[in-house]
This record gives sequence, structure tokens and C-alpha cells, in this order.
Amino acid sequence: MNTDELAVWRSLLDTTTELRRRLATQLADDSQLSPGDYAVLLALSEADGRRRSSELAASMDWERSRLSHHLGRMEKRGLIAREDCATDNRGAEVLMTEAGAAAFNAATLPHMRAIKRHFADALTPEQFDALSDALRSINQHLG
Amino acid sequence: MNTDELAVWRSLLDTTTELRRRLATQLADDSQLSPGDYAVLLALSEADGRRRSSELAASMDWERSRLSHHLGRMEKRGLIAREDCATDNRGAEVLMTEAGAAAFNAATLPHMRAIKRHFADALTPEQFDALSDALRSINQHLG
DNA sequence: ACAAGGTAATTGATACGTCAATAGCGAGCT
DNA sequence: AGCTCGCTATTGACGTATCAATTACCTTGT
Repeated sequence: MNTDELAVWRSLLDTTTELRRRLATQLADDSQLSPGDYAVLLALSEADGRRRSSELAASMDWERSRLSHHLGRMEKRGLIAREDCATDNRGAEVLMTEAGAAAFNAATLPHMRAIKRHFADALTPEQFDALSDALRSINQHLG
Repeated sequence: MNTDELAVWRSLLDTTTELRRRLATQLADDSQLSPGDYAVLLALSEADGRRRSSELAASMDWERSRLSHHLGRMEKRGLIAREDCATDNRGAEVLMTEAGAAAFNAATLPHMRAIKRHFADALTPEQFDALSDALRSINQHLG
């Protein structure tokens, strides 16, 4: 491993950390949602606002325990609700509340704009394609 | 914002999350250190094993409170120690213990190898340069 | 010298993530 | 039916990150 490789690795870590930080701040300012909250609501909205907890976890690639803890916090704030599953007495169905949907709707547009502003606008089309390509390679290598 | 931009953004988040996860697991397996522990010990080793707490925080770009909490945990495990500062009675000096140095030494080589294996080896030289370039642009845009 | 304001470090509260353990239900086998 | 095994979801414990508040000390201006 040479110096360049380490420097780019550090840059990748630092840059993504800072991007996450800014997006999180902006999200919280606009909608009082954390990135986790937003991810949950997004996954729910892609399932018409209602989904089995384990399916939700799978669709988000989250551990079930993590989701369970997070849902507990979101439930307390009235963003989601939980109901017993009709077809499987072990199961729970998660559903978005009105307040959850409202927060999600309020968050989405500014969030997309922030991604564009902080990330997409920083790159030329060529840089963007090259980044996409590099990420694809890393993912392939990981898989 | 178009679909591609969002997809690459998600890929950037997911990929770096997974890379961090693997590196963290590997670090813990080799040395019982968390990435935070390693970052602290690295910053300390670059200061000959001893440094004022606030300077350490500045060099790592960590909030002081974060470092303070982390040092408390590391002190309990015997990885670092704290002493009163001779020239400023408010201050604290942080120093690496024998055990801390041993853990750091045990961690470093495998950690570098893991970065090479999981990250650097995934990219061609061209991809690597392009990634470096894209990150530079994003950083510039952020700054 | 001394009051006022700034700085160093810590602390407490709260949110988040992971792991291991648990409770309860379903499904298949005998 | 009864048993075992696997799955669903939750929980508790612990480490980690951020924010606000706090303590103790330095520094500057008068």
C-alpha cells in the first residue's frame, strides 16, 4: 500500500462523513427527521405506507434489531404505528401515520435539492460517470 | 435531480458504509480496537505518544466532547492515560500506554492490508485516479 | 488587583448501532 | 396430538455521536 492509496481512502471516508453530516443537518432543520427516520419513511412510502417489519428491514438492508429499536423511537414521536399482523401472529405490520407522511413530504424536496447541491453539482458529467464506475467496481469487489 | 444522480449518491453511501463495516470488523478481530480507538492511537503516535487533549481533537477533526467521552472509555481499558498539563492547569495531556502502543502496532499492518484488499485492489489505476479527482472536486465544493 | 469574558475539559441527556439473549408462534415430522 | 426446529420481533447491555450545560482556569483591560 502506498501513500496515495491511503490518502484517497482517507479522503473517501472524510468526504462521505462530511456529506452525511450536512445532509443530516439540513434534513433535521427542514423536517425534524434523522437520516434513519427518512430511510424508514421512504421504504414505507414505497410499500404504500404499510409493511411487515421484517420485509421492511430486508428492503432497507437493516438488521431487524436496529429497525425494531428505531421503530420504537419513531412510534413514540407518532411518525409510525405498529399493528398485529393478520396472517401471522408473530408478525408486526408497520404503518406510516399522517404525521409521518407529512414529515416525509416536507423533507423530500429539500433533501433531494441538498443532495444535488452538495454532491451532484460538485461533479462534471465525466467525473460523475467515473465515480459511478469506480463505485460499481468496489461493489463488485465486495460482493 | 435525475435518477442516475440519486442512484450514485445511494451507491456512495451504501458502499462506504459497507467498507467501513468490514474494516471495523477486521480491526476488532485483530486488535480489539474500534475505528475510533485506532484513530486516537494513530493521532497520538503521530505526536510521539503524548499530546494535549484539545490539540489531539483538532488534529483528528473531532469535537472535544466526543474525544473526551472516547478517551474515558479508552482509559478504562488501559489504552491511554491522562495527566495534568504542566503549563496550563485547565489542560490534560493524553498519552499512549504500553498496552495502547501494543494494540496499535498489532492493528496497523493488518488494517493497511485490509484497506488495500477491500478498497485499493478493487480499482484500476485509471479508476483510482478518477475517484481521487472526483473526491477532490467534492471537497472543494464543500469547502 | 480584579471583574469580565474567553478557553479547556468534562459531564449528562438523548439518539443511534450492534450483539446476544429472549418470548412466542408456525411448520413439518412421527 | 406432541416435539422439535426455525422464524418474528423485541429487549437489554454496551459502545458511540451530538448537543447543551458546567466547572475550573487563564487572560485581558482597567
